[in-house]
Amino acid sequence: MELTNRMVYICSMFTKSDITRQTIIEKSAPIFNTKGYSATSMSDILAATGLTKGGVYGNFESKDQIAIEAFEHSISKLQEALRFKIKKENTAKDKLLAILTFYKNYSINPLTEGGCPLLNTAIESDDNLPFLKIKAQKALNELLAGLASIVQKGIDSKEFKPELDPQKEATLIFSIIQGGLMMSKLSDNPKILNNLLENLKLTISTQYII
Amino acid sequence: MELTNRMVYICSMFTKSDITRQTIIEKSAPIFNTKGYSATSMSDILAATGLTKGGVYGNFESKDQIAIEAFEHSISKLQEALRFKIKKENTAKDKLLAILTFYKNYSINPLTEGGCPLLNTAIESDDNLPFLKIKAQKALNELLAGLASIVQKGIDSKEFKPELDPQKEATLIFSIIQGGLMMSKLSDNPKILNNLLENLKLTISTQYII
DNA sequence: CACAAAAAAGACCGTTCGGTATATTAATTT
DNA sequence: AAATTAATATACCGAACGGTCTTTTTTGTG
Repeated sequence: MELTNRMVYICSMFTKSDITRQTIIEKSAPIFNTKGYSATSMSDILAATGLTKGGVYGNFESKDQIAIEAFEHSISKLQEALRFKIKKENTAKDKLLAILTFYKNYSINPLTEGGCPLLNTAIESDDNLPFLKIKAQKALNELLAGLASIVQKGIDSKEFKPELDPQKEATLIFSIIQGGLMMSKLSDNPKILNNLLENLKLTISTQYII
Repeated sequence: MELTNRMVYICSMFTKSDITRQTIIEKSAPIFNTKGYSATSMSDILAATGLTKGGVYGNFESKDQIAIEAFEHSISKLQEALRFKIKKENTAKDKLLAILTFYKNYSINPLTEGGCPLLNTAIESDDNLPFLKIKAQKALNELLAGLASIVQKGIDSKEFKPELDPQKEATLIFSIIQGGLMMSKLSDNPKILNNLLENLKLTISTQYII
């Protein structure tokens, strides 16, 4: 019996359409993240995927839907990379330091071309693109919750001072990372962010620990 | 002798064209700051100013040029407002606290509609709009230098600890403000930024002071 | 191999884009 | 008041926009 493409798709639980969809998402994600939603045109996506309008609109109902799924793809990559780094460490302190190390040189070497998808999408969407804003809100909440849970874990394990407010520290750490990222990217100077990260590491090592 | 419009313009050192130019800048600045450069169309500007293409293109060579001057207008407003707050205080500590107070509720009550023009423009321009990026770079350098000079002043006057690194503290303060602004704006929750500002005030009052 | 279904290609749609060229109006000078 | 200049209005341009529709190709099935 001959081996058809369909069999391969079924074997891998993906149809051809699923694979095309995924290609569109993966190829368009860095474009949206670099140029932004408004400046990214369907023709950019056609060029990046090598598809024509039929191929794209056969799998997505609109540019908006592609942008949503491209953002979710970029964010998922970020979250998974962070989880991977966190999982490898045992103490709360080491987990936090691993997160900060993850962001080292992020302005010149981001996970997705164009920088931090949350930062980019938050700024572009907050006034005018509600369908993207709600996705960015969700991502922010999850990232902050992840940070806070590590701090809480450190408190619970008597590693960190009990008077620390996990949510407060999470927002502090994240604001410094995001603000530093913006400044480093704008200045073409990774040191701005890197110095902030080093400061943060020092703060954690000296202020958080009991 | 009759009083002509020209006389009024000359008396005030402005030609009619100068006034139209200024109107275009002032009306378009909040649009660019809210929607972004790419999502702002010339027809948006025509609608906001009540002019037609002749009136606009007779005074500006391109949309880019309007965007540049609109950004510079928004930034100048910000810088002047900050200078005004700073000037009223005498000590370095009070100057820093005044800056932080200035940003209180900024996410819901910004000086220019749409939020912080530096943050917005930095994120949109850094990969694709070099003509705006260089303006944002300049603004960032000036704002950081202003913050650093206050810290330096505090050191020089024996108000702050001499081991403080002014540039480092300036980037730290600014990253927290900008990162906090992003989070508050995205979450529609001014408290995120406000809490960060309060933390910063406490840090300055307890860690900076000799 | 024939047929059916899925997927992609490509022509086409109305609208809007930034920008230009010319006509018209308003203001100033002589 | 006539002539000149400055300023704005308006019609128009080609290109690009997001999206639709029909045709063609690819793929899977009996």
